[in-house]
Amino acid sequence: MASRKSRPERRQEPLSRKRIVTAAVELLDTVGEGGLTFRALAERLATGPGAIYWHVTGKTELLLAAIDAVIAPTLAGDDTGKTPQEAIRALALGVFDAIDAHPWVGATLARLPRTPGKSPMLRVFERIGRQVQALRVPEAAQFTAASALLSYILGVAGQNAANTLAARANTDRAAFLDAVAAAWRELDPDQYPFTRDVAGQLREHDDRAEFLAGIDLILAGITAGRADGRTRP
Amino acid sequence: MASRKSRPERRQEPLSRKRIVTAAVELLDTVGEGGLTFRALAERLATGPGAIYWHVTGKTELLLAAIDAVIAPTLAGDDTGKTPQEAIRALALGVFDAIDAHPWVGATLARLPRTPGKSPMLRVFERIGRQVQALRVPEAAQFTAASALLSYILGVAGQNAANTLAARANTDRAAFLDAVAAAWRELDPDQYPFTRDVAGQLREHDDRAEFLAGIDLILAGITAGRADGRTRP
DNA sequence: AGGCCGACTGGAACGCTGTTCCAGAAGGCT
DNA sequence: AGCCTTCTGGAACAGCGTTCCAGTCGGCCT
Repeated sequence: MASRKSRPERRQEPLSRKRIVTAAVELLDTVGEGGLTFRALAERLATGPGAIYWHVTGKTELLLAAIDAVIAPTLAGDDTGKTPQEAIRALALGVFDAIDAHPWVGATLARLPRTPGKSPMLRVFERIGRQVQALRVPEAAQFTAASALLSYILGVAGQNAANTLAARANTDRAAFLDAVAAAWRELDPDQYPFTRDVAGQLREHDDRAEFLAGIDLILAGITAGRADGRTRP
Repeated sequence: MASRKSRPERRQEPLSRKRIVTAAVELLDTVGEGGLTFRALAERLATGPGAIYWHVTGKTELLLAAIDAVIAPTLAGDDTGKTPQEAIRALALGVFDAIDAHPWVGATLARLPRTPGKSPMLRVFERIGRQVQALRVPEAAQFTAASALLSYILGVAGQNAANTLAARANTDRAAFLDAVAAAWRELDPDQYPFTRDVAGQLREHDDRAEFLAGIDLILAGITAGRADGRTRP
């Protein structure tokens, strides 16, 4: 056995960048953003903190890699046979769900230093942009349209992730929404008339549907503006 | 003098919550998000870290208060005499500019735990909502419309803040944009055709105008949906 | 076969953080 | 005068990201 190239295996399973990133994602998912610690990671991998630095330059790169690993499946989808609107909706929902399933992505994306070309979101931007082109948006407005969509997606997903984290702190999501609605209803009627009015809608609202409605709003605005260049005077 | 109520003044200027928050904002503005340290704050206030905790429960509350202090001026504006669209645009621009001038707000908002009724953005939400009502949006859609607008505002402002920080790391903003555009143009033509196409627009694009265009997009979507359910064919 | 050398490991240590603790100073009240 | 609440600020603690380095291991060269 061990023909010419026996398994290197100086341990059951050698440390590798992939194994580290996988463990990091698991850690982030189970104990949250603050739970990712080089010491906790080292313990989970049965090694010391120093060994990790051989494969990864630091925490920033590790977080970027973790985000990439979590977003990547979304980008594997196929757009052929869909209208641009459908493709954008599907892509947006994919990102939304990914961030909802891994709430730490939202907060981390906002905090991380942006290296020019290396943002994990560049691939998402590209995919959105192609569909914007397919929508026959004038060239000069393409950047604006794609940026607006991406910013909206990241904004809502981030907001939603923060709420998910807050709700997770409480035991129940429904109970959490009830608590917020109750808090809203007890606001000063003079200062917060609108918020009090819509407190009821909060209780039974669907984050995903809300999100998609916003996407449709923007898509409507894009296509409306495409027709004649600007909105009503 | 010092009639009946002489100034307490057990030191030149007694420590107070307001003084602490002011110093915190200055620190955040000058040295960035990571520069706000209880020790640095204590040194700037000529005291020790322990004293700060008498006036402020912890770093989270301090950050929330700092955000509030920075956003508050924006909410002092008067909406009378404006159309709802104008009022929303002015409010959105105010928040955008505030976050642009204090980039740490963007990242901090995404990271902070949401206490149900106490988010610093609740007042912004309220102000937007009132204008949404003034736009005669159907009641059932008001929450959606206001949420979409707020999420977009926070999303773009957050993105923009991250870029501002990245650009600030480099010496020059123009040079930074050039670097990004150059990086985009060198991407794989098969994988990133759209991003390469719009790289040129990045160089001379105006973040504020871009942002406002997105607001108008959403407003167009909202009002288009209101009028008759769809735009002209 | 023997020796060497780069790849890789993991534990100790450094400087920093948020937070807690507590001895004590400072003024108002009885 | 004495107390008592409010407020101060320095010391101490646990934990963080990161660096350092003595050591181990496998494969290659002679």
